[in-house]
Amino acid sequence: MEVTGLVTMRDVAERAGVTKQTVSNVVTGRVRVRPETEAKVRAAIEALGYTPNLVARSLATGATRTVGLFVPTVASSFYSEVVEEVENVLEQRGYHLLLCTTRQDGERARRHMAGLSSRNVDALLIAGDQDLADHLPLLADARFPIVLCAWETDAPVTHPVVTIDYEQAGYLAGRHLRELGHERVAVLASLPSHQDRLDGFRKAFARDGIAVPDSAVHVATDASAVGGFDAAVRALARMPEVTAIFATHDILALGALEAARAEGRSVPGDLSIVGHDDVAETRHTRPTLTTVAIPARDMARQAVELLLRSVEDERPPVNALQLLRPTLVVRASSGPAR
Amino acid sequence: MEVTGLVTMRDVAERAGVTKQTVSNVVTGRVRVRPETEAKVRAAIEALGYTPNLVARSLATGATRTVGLFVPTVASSFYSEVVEEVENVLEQRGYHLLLCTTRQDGERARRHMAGLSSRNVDALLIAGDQDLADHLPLLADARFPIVLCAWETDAPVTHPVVTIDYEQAGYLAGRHLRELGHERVAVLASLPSHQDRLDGFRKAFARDGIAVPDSAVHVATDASAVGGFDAAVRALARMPEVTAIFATHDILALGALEAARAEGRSVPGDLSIVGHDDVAETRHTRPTLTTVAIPARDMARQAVELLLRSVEDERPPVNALQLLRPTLVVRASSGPAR
DNA sequence: GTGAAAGCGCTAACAA
DNA sequence: TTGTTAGCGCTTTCAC
Repeated sequence: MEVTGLVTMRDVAERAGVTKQTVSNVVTGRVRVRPETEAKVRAAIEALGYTPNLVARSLATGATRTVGLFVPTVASSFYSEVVEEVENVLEQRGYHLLLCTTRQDGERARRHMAGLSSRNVDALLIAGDQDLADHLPLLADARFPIVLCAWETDAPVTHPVVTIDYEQAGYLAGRHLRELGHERVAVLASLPSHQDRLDGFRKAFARDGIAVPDSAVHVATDASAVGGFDAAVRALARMPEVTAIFATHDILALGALEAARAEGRSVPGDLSIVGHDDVAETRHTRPTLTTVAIPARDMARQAVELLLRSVEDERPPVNALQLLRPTLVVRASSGPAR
Repeated sequence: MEVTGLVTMRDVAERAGVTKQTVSNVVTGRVRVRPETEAKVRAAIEALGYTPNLVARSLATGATRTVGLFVPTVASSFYSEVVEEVENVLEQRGYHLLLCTTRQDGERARRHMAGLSSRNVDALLIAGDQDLADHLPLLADARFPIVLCAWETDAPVTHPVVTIDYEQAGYLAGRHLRELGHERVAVLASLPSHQDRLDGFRKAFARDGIAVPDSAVHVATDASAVGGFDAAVRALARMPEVTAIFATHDILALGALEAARAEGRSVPGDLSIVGHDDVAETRHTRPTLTTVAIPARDMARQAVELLLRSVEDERPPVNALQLLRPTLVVRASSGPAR
């Protein structure tokens, strides 16, 4: 049992007294080999510690068994779940993951894209529309299948998209508050990215003939707890009679919770607060946060599997829009309207 | 400007009326080429939309410009920062990132390791000792440089290690509590992984002749807020006179905060709580959490740069242990002992 | 079932 | 400076 390394198929062939080709047949298992020949070859492989060189194989076959994944960031519970789930599926099916984070930098995204196609990835999964939307045309005639996921705004029709029904998410939040009897509500939103969530929320109120006017929608200048705090303070100042707040992201809701405390409003007694995303923090706030959970892992799994099916069938993926359904998680921050 | 794809160096050479080699010289820029020849070649490249095939280049050169990264998970603020920082440096230096999450699964880690060496990565960075420690001997004679980081227990001497001075982290927490006059303290710990943090904590007390007995150390059965809650309840029951708690991880501290509330102890009035890691949640708790911040990004950057230097100099990395210094972040959960 | 030859697209060494 | 030859390690095609 020698050290791994420079041992090549040729070495194995010589030692086993056969041809490179026969070794290849044994290794890939694509062609039937006589048992005794196979035994000899396997013995030689074992003895020399042979490992196939995947780079050479890729050059010969044109396939790299590598999938590229674009995400805006990995430091968010949503995208980190996406990455993990993608990697789960890939690992299980024998593929490797080439990770590219785009970091709100379109130029960086473009560079990465060029790199990936030179590197002959077998497939590409693009999660998140933030940074890559503009560069999508570059991929118009890529030689490998591409699937988009976690696409929130204007899903392009050029590629299959597996994403969340964000409008439904907003609708669930709105319906929940309506069922609790809330009429005067405010929304803290990151716009334009969360427009669909807002639309869905409004739809739930519109069904009962209640409008959520633009004056009740407060844009968070900053997608952080501070941004949520500021927006909530503005909202409460503008409409003191508000009984509920929907934040289009949990982080904003965290800020809203702080704002309620600062303004001396009890939650949910005076004010109900509903978030979106179900990030880990929602379980540690006081009170715990009612929110809309989005099936990030399911979405990721659907997307990779679509992609790999396409790779293995050697035909483009079915070009469809697939919307995963979010669910409402009722915790302690929402209650009946006063 | 034709579509990207099957255009090869040969095509460019023919169109430019030169040899493949000349095209190669232009593309790589390693050899001087006469300006007018270069212009012709560049024109042909542009016209045909040629992109070099990196797989072929790798086979010829033996280098893939790809670095493998092992992390236990990506869904933690610590490791997601590591991943992002590693990717930052790699992107900037023209390398790609092959990400492997080990997920507490030694067998999975082993499979990944085999895959990576077949794939001829140029270097390997292993972050986190949880799953891979046992398999390290497999890498004893890898053909590429390896650096370990975020290694908490028993850093092996076989490879360079860039990690955090965890003992110092515990020491900082302990010294802080001592300076506030605390004498009777409890520790909530994930053991054995956080042994160093505990040792450092004890050292700070030992300096003043105060022992932190084993009976004051409560192992969290579960590395979660619930685990921290349970451990804190046990700690307070066992030693009601305790005035401070050190949790070896912020998540445990979150649970301790809940426990204090449940037991009717005010923080920091009756009880000071200090965490470790400075995760995002610490800024949203009530009160905000005093904790020890870990320079995850600095650590990651040091580690990759060490690795890439080794790749580029074509010699093994300097085998040293590098300990990054944590810092204390004083917030609202710690105060003078009663 | 196994062997021989050719080629994947590129770079490295040398020659011109 | 540029062209020629060889070869990276593997798979594919086609004889045998």
